[in-house]
Amino acid sequence: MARTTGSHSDITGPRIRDAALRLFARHGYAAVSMRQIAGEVGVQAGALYNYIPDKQSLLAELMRDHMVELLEAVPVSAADVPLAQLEAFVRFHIGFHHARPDAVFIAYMELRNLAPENFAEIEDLRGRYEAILEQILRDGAEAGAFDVPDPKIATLAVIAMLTGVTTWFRAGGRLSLQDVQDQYWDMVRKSVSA
Amino acid sequence: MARTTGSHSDITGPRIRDAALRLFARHGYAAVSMRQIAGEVGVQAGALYNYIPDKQSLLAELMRDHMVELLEAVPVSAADVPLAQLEAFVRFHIGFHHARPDAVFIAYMELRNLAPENFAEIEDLRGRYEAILEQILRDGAEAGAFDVPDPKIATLAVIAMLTGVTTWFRAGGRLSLQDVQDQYWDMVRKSVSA
DNA sequence: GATTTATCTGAACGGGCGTTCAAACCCAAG
DNA sequence: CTTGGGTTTGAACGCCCGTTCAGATAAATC
Repeated sequence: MARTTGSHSDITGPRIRDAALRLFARHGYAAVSMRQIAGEVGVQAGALYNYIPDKQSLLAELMRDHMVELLEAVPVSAADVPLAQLEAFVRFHIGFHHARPDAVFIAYMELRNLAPENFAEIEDLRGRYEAILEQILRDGAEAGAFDVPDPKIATLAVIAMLTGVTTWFRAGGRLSLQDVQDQYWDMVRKSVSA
Repeated sequence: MARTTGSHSDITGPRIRDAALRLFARHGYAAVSMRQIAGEVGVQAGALYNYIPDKQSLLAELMRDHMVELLEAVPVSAADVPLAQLEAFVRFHIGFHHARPDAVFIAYMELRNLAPENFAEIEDLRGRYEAILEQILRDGAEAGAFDVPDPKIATLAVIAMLTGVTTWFRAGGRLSLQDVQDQYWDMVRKSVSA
């Protein structure tokens, strides 16, 4: 068995995913060709197929990895009161998404380019993430800490608001990430308060 | 001069825009071919070029029309107090966007597929719309009616939250448009309140 | 009924697409 | 130094792309 240690595969594989992530985010899945991705990696198009079955699977893998990472990183501390849980969620969401603008962009924009079975899988993962916030709001509402007539709507409203940050916020500008987190937390806190 | 009254052009033209709007929203600009659009209209691809210079101009026109319509319809009543202006804006935004899900989808997702000069134009229109909300928030903050440390951020937060409605709300479901407007207005009002 | 002209067809253009695959390459192992 | 297999090339496949345009079509005017 030759070429196990000095193999390029553990280098080329990640580089393909990196290039695809950046290009898909910048130009959109449908507008990016396999030859463009290969060009970024410094390889011919045919070589990509040693690492991925096809273009569709590449997109699905990028989105799945992002969603799984998101679900593994989201803080769930049932010990805290709902208000503290909500604050942690808000600050986490902004911070996590800010660190991965390309993946966020793809995860929200390329859903329509997923084959049905991949779409269902990604939607399931997204649903699980939203369920975490919804549970926090529901707990807080039952405890009387929040005034939220419909936790499902409030969940979607809060997530839409928070995710919007990635469309305009860039580090090094007028505001720090901390500033943004502070102000969004303030707005969210008030919007669900009794 | 023949073929002026019975001409097809006043029928085919709008049908091309309708078909393109629907297809671009459903599959994305890059994934839709001119032949698909022509097929929906019931015409050959070449005939499209009697009505549009090229595919890019078609996209730009759809987005421009939507933004212009939005700017013409947004209520600006300087006579009202900021709180009433804000309520009118929130209800208008949800209602207007709900009535045009395809146009909204395109206006937010296809910016990256615009040629630079078209992009600049659309961004300018969007900026004018955001400026209207920002002014309301600024006025309210100065008058002491709102507690909004940074009106620019608050503007983006509110618009992101409101626009999110179009991604999930469909008439005939559990909630009426009125219900949604009521709950969103409640959240927005609280989020900017002192 | 002849004319005019807006509208549309249908074929063609050059080019890029996703994907496949035999052959070449290169390097660790023996 | 030979071998074997992981990795890459480069050409090819059939197909679809946006756009153009000469010619056919059809309806309003004279």
